[in-house]
Amino acid sequence: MPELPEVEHAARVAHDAVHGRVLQRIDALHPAIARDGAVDRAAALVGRRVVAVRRVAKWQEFAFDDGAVLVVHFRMTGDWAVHDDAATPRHGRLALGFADGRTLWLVDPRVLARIAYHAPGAVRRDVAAPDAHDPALTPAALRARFARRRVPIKLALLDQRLLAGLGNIYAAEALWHARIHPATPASRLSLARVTRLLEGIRWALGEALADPGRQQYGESLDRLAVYDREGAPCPRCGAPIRRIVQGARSTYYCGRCQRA
DNA sequence: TATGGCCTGTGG
DNA sequence: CCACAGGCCATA
Repeated sequence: MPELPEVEHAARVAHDAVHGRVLQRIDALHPAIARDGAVDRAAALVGRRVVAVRRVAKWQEFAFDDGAVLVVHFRMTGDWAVHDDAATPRHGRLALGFADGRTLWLVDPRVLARIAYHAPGAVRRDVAAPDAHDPALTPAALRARFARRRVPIKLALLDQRLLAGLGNIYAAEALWHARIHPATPASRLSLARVTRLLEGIRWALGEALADPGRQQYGESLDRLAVYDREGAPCPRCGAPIRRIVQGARSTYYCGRCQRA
């Protein structure tokens, strides 16, 4: 449940479910989620109260009343399930148990999700790039971030150090909207094209932010212009959508209206 | 800057 | 059986 709009929604779900509650247990249900030791370290959170859950880029940060922070990244298939009984959901990987029997489950079929624990007062130097849809991010600022980047623009859009929030779906959708070929070197985009791209990014994310419940993993991919639509007609010009591979991942685009 | 790896599941 | 999956990281 990976791109920014879905993470935004998930952080709200988590906040509503557990803020103000005291953590009673944190348990890993699969060795992969505990592999790096963060779950063990996070045991220090037991007995602490959750002040708030907020989204930072594609991370979700649980702020506790002693200043400690639990960070969760869903990667590809993570999601939350809120239970008020003892049931363990299918693919439940991490249990955050609270008073009154409420459990916030990290459900993650592929177990690619990661967590991190930051002790109270820990110095953090992980600086998030601006949100892709942040109104303060101007075309000129974005173009400056693309400068000296000779990678294809599609890959630059996925680079969370440049801007935060786009994933494989919305990167393709944004490029389609802006009529930019995905293989164009990022550094070669004119200011006019970056301006169009930023509009495309906000169009792609805006549609999703307005409809936050959708795109649970494996669910509706309809209403998308190009993603997963190889061979289907471009909604704008009718030419067949093409699929190429960039960075070992599929890119979908219209060969007619997205010029090289 | 490219590649493989992480994991499990699904669909062809 | 194989290819592929909404992400990211470690490694050459």
